[in-house]
Amino acid sequence: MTLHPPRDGVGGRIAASTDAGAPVLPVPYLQGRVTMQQVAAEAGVSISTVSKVINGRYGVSAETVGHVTRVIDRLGYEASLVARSLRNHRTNVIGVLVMDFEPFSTEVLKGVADAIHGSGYELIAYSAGGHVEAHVGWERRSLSRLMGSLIDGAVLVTPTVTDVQADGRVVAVDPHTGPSGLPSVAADNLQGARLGVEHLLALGHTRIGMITGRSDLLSAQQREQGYREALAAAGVQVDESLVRCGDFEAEPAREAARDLLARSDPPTAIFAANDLSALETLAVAAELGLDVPHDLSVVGFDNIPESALADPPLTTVQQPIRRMGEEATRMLLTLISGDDLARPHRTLDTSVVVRASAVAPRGAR
Amino acid sequence: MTLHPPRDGVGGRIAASTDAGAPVLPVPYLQGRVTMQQVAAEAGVSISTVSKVINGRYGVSAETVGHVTRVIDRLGYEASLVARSLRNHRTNVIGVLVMDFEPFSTEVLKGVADAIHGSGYELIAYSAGGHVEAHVGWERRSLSRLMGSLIDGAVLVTPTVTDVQADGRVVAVDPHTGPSGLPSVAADNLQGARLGVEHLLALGHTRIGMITGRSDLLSAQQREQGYREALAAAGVQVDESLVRCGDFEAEPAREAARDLLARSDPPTAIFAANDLSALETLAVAAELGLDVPHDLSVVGFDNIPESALADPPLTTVQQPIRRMGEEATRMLLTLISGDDLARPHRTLDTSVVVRASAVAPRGAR
DNA sequence: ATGAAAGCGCTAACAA
DNA sequence: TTGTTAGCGCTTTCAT
Repeated sequence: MTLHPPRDGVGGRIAASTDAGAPVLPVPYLQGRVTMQQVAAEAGVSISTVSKVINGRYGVSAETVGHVTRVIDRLGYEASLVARSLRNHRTNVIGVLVMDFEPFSTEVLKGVADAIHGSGYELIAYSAGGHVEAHVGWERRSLSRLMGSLIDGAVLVTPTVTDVQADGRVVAVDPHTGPSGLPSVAADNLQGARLGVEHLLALGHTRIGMITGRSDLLSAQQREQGYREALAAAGVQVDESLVRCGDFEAEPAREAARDLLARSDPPTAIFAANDLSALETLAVAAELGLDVPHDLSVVGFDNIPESALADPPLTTVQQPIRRMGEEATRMLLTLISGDDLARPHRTLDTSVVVRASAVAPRGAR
Repeated sequence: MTLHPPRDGVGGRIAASTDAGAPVLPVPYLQGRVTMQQVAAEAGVSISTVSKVINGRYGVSAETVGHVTRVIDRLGYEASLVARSLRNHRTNVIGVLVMDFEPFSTEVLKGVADAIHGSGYELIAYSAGGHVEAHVGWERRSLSRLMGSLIDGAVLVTPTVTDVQADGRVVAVDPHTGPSGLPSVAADNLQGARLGVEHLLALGHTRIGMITGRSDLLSAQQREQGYREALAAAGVQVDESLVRCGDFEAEPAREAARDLLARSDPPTAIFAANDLSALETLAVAAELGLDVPHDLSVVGFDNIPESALADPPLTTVQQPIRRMGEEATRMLLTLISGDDLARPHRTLDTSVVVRASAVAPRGAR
């Protein structure tokens, strides 16, 4: 492995005068790493002249511009983003900082990309690698590493910490601890949960259990509250023994489901705080010989792709993830342009995606 | 909202000798952009000492290490990725270069993320913005901008140009013009298309139309060839009027679909060169009042997440996109470690995912 | 119209 | 053990 392949006489050929008798050989492509230095040498001008040409600054003769431009094209030169960002404060690059590239964050990423089209910005998505050590505080760490040099602003996806204060050019999507200092975009978890439970109520269910999420996360709290509010609004008393914590994770969710379904008087429907829990509930029901949806109705939350593939396909509450990315980006661009945000905290509507896992309870008309 | 929880007088306590009467105030947090310079000043040592501490170099007293470390923590300092990469040639960051963040590339991204977990690398995904001007040659441009400084190696997603020669630390995923100079990973498009069409033939269809992809791309050519081969193998004559170009894009695909379905003798099934075209076909069919799958069967290619959510869920040929990203990353890591690739061009198998958009044609037994 | 030189934040010789 | 210094590739005064 050669670190730097022989740059065969590029330096030699510039000799002539301008580029008179120069390029006979294909092109001194080199190892994909042409610097401004090399362009300058090849063109027989100074580095600063090349820089001026590239940035369209005044004070360069048309002739020189043409010549340098040709050399640039021939060499396939492109300014190093890194070197440039070290000098300039403006980079025209937006960053999307994620803990890891999984379904939720990549969906947000698509929304960001949508919103950025035509804005002239480039997009960089960064993940510290998803390794354990980086877990806590990844958002602050990533921000420190990139902000102010590589990127002009950042969209933070599902940050746990929102008290970072990075110059005001940061927007959080679905912050885990709820809107605080940072401008943020989130789905309306409260409304979503109400919608999900109302769907069940409308179907005729009254004994509706819930598998809740991680109690330290705002989204989980709101989803539980939505459940309670929907029941209350329908005049149904919440049976606390029907509320079990699933922590947004597979194993705890399975146990919660088992708890609920092994009772002598199981609920006729279960509302799960996320699709993952709902999917586990489906599995537990199957193990118990229960027929979903006829013996048990299940409604989830999130609408992850897997939900559509479940057996039966899961009825769930959909978050407009992609639109959340778009909206956050719009807010970010506003911030970057120096304007203030009219509404620093946006909440987007959710909706129920009706599939096959919830129907009227046995015996209902 | 506290910016940075008061770490009770740490600054005060170091005072003793080094930075005597200095920080009494909370902390000179500034605007989220702490530099090594500031850490050095705050700690009362030189910049290089701070650098040594951060990089664990020898020649710093345990006491100084402790002190500097504490200051770093207090200020929340994190080395700028940019400044560091300008100096070092090694950055421990892998780049995924894409034309745009759409379903295919984000799926590859997930695979890359999977493969990178635990490798100690960080991941940056970069898109020049998907704007038109950047269209041609985006891969070379992106490579020039990032390679050699920001990233140690790159995974190029669906590049059109593959004659880039960037030091050999580049792997292409699904190169549009087929395997050439660059190591590459691709799905077996020919086999996949045959599988998809054979599925339709097995269902009893014989009037099978096709919406083809961008004719300049190898994948599109192969998918069309697979379609033709499958029909030929089944003894079905290809009706050229049933083959329409959809360019792998929404609008052209819609038109192709309309063309095909508005005929007096429409095909009973359509094989689309990618899911996007298939999804558009579904939409057009719906507009035309056609019942998919009963009036028309549709089979796509790619199996992007959206396909499962379509109405009806799309039967499609699955490319192991995520695994392609994983494989490419494995190859890239091998290259970066200085080893040679045993097989520089990998082809991964495809398979048919049977969902609901294709059934036997009307009148078939 | 052009070039020399300083410096962005950092690391790595080299001095002290 | 510590600090000084020279760049990495680029942009930008400020001479020339």
